[in-house]
Amino acid sequence: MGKSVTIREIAEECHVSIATVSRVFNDSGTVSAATRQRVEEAIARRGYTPNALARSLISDQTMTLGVIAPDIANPYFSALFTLIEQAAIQAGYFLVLCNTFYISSSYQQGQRMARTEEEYFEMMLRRKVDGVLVIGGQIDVVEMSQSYRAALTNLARRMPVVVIGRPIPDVPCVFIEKESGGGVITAVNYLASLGHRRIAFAGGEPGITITATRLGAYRDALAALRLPCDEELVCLSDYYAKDGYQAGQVLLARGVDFTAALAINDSVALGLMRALKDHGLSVPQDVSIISCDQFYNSEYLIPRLTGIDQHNELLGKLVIQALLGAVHGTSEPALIKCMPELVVRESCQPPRQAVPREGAAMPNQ
Amino acid sequence: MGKSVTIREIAEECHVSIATVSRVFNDSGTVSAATRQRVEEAIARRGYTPNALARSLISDQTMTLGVIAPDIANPYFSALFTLIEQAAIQAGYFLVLCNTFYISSSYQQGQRMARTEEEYFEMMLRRKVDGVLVIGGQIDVVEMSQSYRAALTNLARRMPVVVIGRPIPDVPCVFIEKESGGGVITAVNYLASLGHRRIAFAGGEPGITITATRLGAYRDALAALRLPCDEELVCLSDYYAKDGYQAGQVLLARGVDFTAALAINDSVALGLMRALKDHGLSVPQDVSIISCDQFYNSEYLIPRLTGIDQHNELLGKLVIQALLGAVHGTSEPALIKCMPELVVRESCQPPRQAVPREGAAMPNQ
DNA sequence: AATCTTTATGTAAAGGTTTTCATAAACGCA
DNA sequence: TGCGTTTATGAAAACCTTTACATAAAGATT
Repeated sequence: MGKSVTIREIAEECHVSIATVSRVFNDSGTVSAATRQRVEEAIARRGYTPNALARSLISDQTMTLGVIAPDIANPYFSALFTLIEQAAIQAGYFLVLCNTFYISSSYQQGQRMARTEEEYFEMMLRRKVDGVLVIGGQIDVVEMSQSYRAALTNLARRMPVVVIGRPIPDVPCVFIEKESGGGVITAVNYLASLGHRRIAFAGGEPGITITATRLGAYRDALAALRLPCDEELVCLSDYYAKDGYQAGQVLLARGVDFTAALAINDSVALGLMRALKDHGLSVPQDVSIISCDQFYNSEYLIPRLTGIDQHNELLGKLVIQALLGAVHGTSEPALIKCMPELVVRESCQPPRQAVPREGAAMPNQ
Repeated sequence: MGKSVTIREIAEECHVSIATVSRVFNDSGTVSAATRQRVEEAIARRGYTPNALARSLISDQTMTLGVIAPDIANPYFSALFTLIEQAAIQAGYFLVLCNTFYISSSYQQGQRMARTEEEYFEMMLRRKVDGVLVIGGQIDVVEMSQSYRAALTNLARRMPVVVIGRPIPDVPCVFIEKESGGGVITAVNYLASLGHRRIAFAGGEPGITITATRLGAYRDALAALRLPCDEELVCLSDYYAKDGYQAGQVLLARGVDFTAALAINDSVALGLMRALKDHGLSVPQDVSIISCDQFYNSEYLIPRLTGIDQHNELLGKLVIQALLGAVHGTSEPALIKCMPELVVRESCQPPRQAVPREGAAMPNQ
């Protein structure tokens, strides 16, 4: 496009030096009333607006933060992002959003849709962003690659970095960890207290910490209750509705006689419920469902979905605080944990076997 | 954070000029093998990475595009954004995402959460982004303010701008318009063909073009079919599940005897179905539902939601093409239209009155 | 009237890079 | 040996702004 108006042009037009124009625009230093007016008029007339690149070059800050996330189309991430953006904007920062599509089946299938996190780190460095937020992704891969670890360490040495995910020792970031296990244990105990004995687990990717943690907690809880924990009760895949649907089909095809199931998140729960319905089963009459990570519209689904609230609002606030703190140098590398909570709605009830009355007599359904 | 390594430091360390280092890094010009190796080692050892700000200052391009949208947490926008981001990244561009929260009840309620579009325009100008994409927002306000119009014109004169929304005459942007009316007419005709005569309309904000267009098409279609078009059949509010829920409550409280309803989008449809359920009504046995803008998981809901597909995938591709084209100077201000299509699933069936058989005999439910 | 202060403005450096132009050395060829 | 050509490298300008410092004029103080 056409070259834009520079401070020099305004200066020439007003027969003053560029320093004077700068003083007028930034209201710094002293300028006589007459000169000020002349310059202000020229600025308005020509539509002068300062070049942020030149400013950043001098001030050494870009008022920009990088956010690297697996997939913003995932409602969990988009809700979190919105929260963060609001706070960032209010603090005067802009956000550059980078999707890695790391946690998604398309990535697994080898379709390379975006850049890797390492590549994004390099770009953040070049662009001199004031700080970086990394949400999940490779950090949550159980067998994390050494090159990723090195890249993250390098980044964190050069600029403030906040990570939402599994903490890695000796990497100088602020780590924010979602404590998922506790919520899952609560959920399993709740299902057991309703009388369920065979509880399935659906969705999530093997090899990802979040899934591994939740799956581990599920097994621990079952073991503590002396309930069966067969491998055939577990079906992992990914994090979307289609994956829940597929998991449901697989579990049913296996002929597993579960009366309750944990879904890794709301989307998976949705797909799972759909698969059950297609198989002639009703929730919660035939099968009870709990989502391990509620983030959206759970209370409007039919039936209203019982789930674990990971307190994402709080998480969002912690993230912002940590990130802005790190940028301003007021927060140190640290580990912050968020505690989840079970929200009971309508998608669970005692199993038929344990309860003599018929499904037709059930309330609300 | 600590100052980063500059080209000058590498140059000094290798006893060469900065020009030589630049030549090595960018593989331009001629450099002797010995020097090249020495410099490359120093670059690797010190972890030199060029300052993109300085580069942009010279090259007059930032490889950054601005995206201004109402609310990325809305699945419609996040899906679109993901599409656009993939293409942008592949073309080497980064995206700065700005939420205005313009279309959202929180904005209406006067809570100022973000910047206005005008403010974002100014920021885009200052940051010298290579192009801007504006999705909806004030452009879709029926009574658009003059100051907004002026700001958009100013922006479009200075950099490439693509707008998804209502085209405004004499503003030099590429406008991409979603043709919503046609889909709504198809939907109404479909409901009428099933035998519905009293069809409600739920959700959307009054004063917004998308809502106005769809509402207008709804009224036109009803009029053409000589069906009733009472005001009490219409309940607007906003675009989220809570709004659909509320609209449902209002319609039911009014005692309106509708047998079918159009929801402005999937989220509203979800809330509306929940409200009906809470009132003891089933979809589709008692009320048929169609979403005017399907974007997510419609096929997993219970019942599977019939809706109008606005072909957002195609839209995304058009947007990317237009934006990159505008940035590279290969596309002119223009008007592009997308045609919608009705996708029939399970949420509609003939009304009880028109069909003698009982709800219990209905298939699939 | 001489000196000190304040006010207004300009000059120039700095920020990090790319790129054009200039220079110098090495090389090929008659 | 001398001249033209290629190869390797450096110097300096340009991009746009902010800011420290310098300068000059005007005003205040003795």
